[in-house]
Amino acid sequence: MVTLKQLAKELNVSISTVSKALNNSEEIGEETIRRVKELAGLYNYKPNKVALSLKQNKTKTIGVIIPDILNHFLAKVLFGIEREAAKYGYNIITCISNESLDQEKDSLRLLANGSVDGFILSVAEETQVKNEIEHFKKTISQGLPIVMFDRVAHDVMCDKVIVDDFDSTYNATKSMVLEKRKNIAFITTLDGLSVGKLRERGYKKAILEHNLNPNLILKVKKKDDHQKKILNFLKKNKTIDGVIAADSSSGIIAINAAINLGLKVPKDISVIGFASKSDSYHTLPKLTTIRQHAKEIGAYAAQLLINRLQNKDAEEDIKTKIVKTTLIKSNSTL
Amino acid sequence: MVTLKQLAKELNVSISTVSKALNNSEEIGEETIRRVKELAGLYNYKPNKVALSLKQNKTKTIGVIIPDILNHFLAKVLFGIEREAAKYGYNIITCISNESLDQEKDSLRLLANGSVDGFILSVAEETQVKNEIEHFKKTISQGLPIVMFDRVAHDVMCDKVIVDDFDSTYNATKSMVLEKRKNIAFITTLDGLSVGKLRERGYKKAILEHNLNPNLILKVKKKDDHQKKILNFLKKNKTIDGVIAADSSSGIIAINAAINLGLKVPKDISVIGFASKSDSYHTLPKLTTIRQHAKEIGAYAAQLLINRLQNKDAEEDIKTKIVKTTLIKSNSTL
DNA sequence: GTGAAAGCGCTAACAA
DNA sequence: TTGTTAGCGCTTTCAC
Repeated sequence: MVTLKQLAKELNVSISTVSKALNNSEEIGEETIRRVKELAGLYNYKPNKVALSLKQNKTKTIGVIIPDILNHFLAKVLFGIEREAAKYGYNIITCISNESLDQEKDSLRLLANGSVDGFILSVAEETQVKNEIEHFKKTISQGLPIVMFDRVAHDVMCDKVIVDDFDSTYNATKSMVLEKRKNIAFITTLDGLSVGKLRERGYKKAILEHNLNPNLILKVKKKDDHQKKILNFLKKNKTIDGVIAADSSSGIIAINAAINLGLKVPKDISVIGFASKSDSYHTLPKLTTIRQHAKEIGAYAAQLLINRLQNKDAEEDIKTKIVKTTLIKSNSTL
Repeated sequence: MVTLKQLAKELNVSISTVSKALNNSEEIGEETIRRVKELAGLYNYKPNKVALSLKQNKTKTIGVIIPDILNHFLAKVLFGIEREAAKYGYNIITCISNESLDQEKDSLRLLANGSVDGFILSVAEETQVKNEIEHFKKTISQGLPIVMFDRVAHDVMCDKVIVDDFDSTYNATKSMVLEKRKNIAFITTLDGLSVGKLRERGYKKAILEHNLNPNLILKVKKKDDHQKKILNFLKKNKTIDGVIAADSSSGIIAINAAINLGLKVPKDISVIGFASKSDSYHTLPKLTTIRQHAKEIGAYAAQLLINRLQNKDAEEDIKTKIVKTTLIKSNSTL
């Protein structure tokens, strides 16, 4: 990489002249600017990002810490963050906490050394279970703003972007009630998470309001054979005529399991699941899905953070943005 | 963030003394080291990464450019890269090219300003179609090494990590021949990609060797209704008794479509697809999969790059690592 | 209109 | 054993 110094030497001018010329300073003569820019173009000069960061004490880089990159929703949020950040000239450093509190702490600590200007993160499962928030508070007190999305720690004062989890399942369940379903089950792999609990509560509320069977909840653990669990669950509870799935895999598996058991979907049993469009193609009939608008969530999170970074003096109040889900009817419901 | 300067002032010693003490220099007295470390601990001192990068002319950061973060395979490779890089103290800046040549160029250009020490990337579809490689060569000539994985540009001199695509489908097809399948189809969404073509060739070779019907190839485009295409294909070609899918979605959809058409899997029709373990749970029976060992691919790529970064003088020959796939038999084949 | 110099935070060669 | 100084690449204030 060519530096200002080298350009200056070759042009027989000072470093500062070159710097000013490249920045179109009024101070510099037209002819000089022309000469400088020509040579800079020739050598494909680009200001060294690191030097700039040191000088300006900001890196134009955002640290993103996500629990699991293989989770389609989280990957899509990451995509949304990257897209939005790029618009404003920000780069993304990605760390994966693997749902581990220690890894989350490490990532936060490692990047809080001037590597990034702020963080966007979704809280690791272990962190939520243990309800630890000190590492977040510490980071913020060091002057590094955090924006949390989806799985948030409510007791941390920071901007947040969340989904209306409770309402989503409440409404989805009610839509099944309208189909005259009497035994609507709830399947989740997210029992340890705040969002999982909210989704369960939304479902339960609708069930109670309509005096339906409240004992049709299946909680699947990471280690379980997901497919076998759901198959057995449907076998043992032959009355089930509707399934609300708190995650995409459970919805897909539920449909395929039902078909495997000789049930007609949606005639005998309806299924709704949190999932993306591409997931919905994984079943036949296609899955009716609760869309979380992951990309938009990422974009909002990026906007909130960048906004805060660029108004550091303003110190605005913290904001919580709720991104409403959309129920996209497909062929797994009536 | 507290700096050496502040610590030095408070301790009434020079900046370099503090620096040396923190680095356990032999030059510094034990007592001084103790005092310095105590205060540093108290203030939670961390050396400023940006200053270090500037000083040492390396960032310990790797630029990763992937075409699509929603692709499970690519996301898993990213995971592998991140894990391996973290072991060596490297961070990952992620850019998503969205299969676009311009975005790929942009990312390369933007990060080649001192932001990263090198790149790991998988070539965008548009880049492969247009067969552009100048931007890669230029980056390498600027002293930034590149490691390519999966979709590589063979004419670029750089380290590569690839999958034995040809052999995978050749062997998978032969395994179906052993099942006495007579009309084995090939379904792909990857027609524009080098890996897609290799997979098709491997399939074709096996088909020709056994004098089987070579006209059972279905190419699905991004915009097509994936499910409808495959359903129609199976309807029109009732003789099909085996499917090799070049991507995970096609495999999943093929199984569900076959079941929907009243076929028994694997009795009437076998299906094999490139997919990960979690994908294989999306069908019932579970999909027999060609595993690409995405995480290992990522880890190798990271190793190759870091190795090159740390032996810059050595200038070793370029390497191409082939990661062999594994055929994991499940219940969608006999 | 151009240049010298300071400084961002750090390391390291050299001086004391 | 400790301190001084230079320098990484850049911007910017202040002289000239």
